Amino acid sequence: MIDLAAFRADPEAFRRAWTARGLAIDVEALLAEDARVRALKHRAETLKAELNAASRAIGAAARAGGAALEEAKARARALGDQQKAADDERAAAERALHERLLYLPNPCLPEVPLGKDSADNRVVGVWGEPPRFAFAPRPHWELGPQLGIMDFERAAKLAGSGFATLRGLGARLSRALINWFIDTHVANGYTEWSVPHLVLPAIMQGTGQLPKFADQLYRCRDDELLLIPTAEVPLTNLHADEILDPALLPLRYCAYTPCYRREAGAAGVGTRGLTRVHQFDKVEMVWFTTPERARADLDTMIGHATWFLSELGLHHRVVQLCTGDTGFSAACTFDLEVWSPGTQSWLEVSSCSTFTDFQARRANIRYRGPDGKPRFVHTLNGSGLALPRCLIALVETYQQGDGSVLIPPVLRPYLGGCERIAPARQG
RNA sequence: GGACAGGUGGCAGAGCGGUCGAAUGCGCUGGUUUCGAAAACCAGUGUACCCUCCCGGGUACCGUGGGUUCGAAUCCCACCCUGUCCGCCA
Repeated sequence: MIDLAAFRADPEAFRRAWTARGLAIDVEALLAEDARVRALKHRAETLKAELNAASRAIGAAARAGGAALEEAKARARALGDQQKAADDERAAAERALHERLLYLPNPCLPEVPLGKDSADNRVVGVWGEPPRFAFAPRPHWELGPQLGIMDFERAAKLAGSGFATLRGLGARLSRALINWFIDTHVANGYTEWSVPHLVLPAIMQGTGQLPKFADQLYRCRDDELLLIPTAEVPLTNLHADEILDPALLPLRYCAYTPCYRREAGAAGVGTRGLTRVHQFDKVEMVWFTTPERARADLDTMIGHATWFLSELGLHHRVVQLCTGDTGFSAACTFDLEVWSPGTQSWLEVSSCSTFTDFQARRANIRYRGPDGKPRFVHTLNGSGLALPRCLIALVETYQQGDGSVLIPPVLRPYLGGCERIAPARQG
């Protein structure tokens, strides 16, 4: 949620920011609506003050015992009707404005490159080189089933299209990565959480998934609960409606959760195998920090995420998203992309963003500033990392001519020393 | 799921329908005292929005939402949450 006072002070800055995102927001109408709400509020509150005074007078008169008591009550009643009407009008206008604000995206930071879509994103760093093969590298959706570590057909039997199963060393490899990620985060000072995978609508609103992106969420038919699309949602909202002790900042949290996404409208595009599925595992990092250090903290977080890819020896790059490609709640986003030799393309395995105070306003997450007054925190989050695409890159990068796949040395301790995945007898 | 009990300020804990944003205690902050500390004493100590040049003023918030009333922390209804017991269950 944007800061209405800031908007009022410099509406043109917001207009520019929204234009950069490719949105034409009627700034004048918004200003007018804001002014109207405040006028209605003032009127309702003034009437309420009069009514309160009248009521107090009646209380005093009743104790004193006066003849004019009934007349005073009648006057108060009339005033009350008037006040009630004014207050209803005020409430309706406030609700409408608030609802409208929920649909306005976060302005991007000035450093974010202007652009329309992903074609305008800026590559800011590349690590390594694409692996070379003495044979034609195959995609994971061929390698996986052949090695007996992925099974897409049976997943479709269970849940329809867009799901995957991992089998044997595939499942174990995924679990090894999760453990390695979390162990590393904890060593880096993150606190690990285990959180609900089902949350209330208000929680989804706090991080910005609702109300605008309801069609991307799985919902329960008989309960007011939604499946999380990322651990960002429960982790960030852990501190909703709280005032944090500044001595604790920055708070660094991480969690492993499955992520559930309907992917409405994404059918057909890069959806083979594990590339884009309705349910996938992810380890997520979430920071609560101060406005002053948020941007620097984002770089630190990106460093934490890229470190894994380097350790795994996977060719990867860092991309700064342009204004048109930056997500609704984010102010600045860097994607980490890993190279898929099997498809000769980049796969996003992490997205690290600062949300400035946008989520903090929605979720009401504050801390005590130097003056002792509550201020909104800045929230950051990033994948660290998303599992399926790491598996894709690992399998495709380390595939051998004989169809086996080598395990990078860093992961071997998490796999009981296993160095290689060879085709296994399947049942 | 059923039966009880309860949800009040950072915590504990009062609160006859009117002067309650709310007693009291603790905690916290500042001060006095002290060589210093403790103790004691004094003062202060919620959040949000609105009006105002300042001083200051107004409104709202006692789980949430409705209702009754001139007036609700106090009465009524619904819901949510917590605790205890029962049932069911990994």
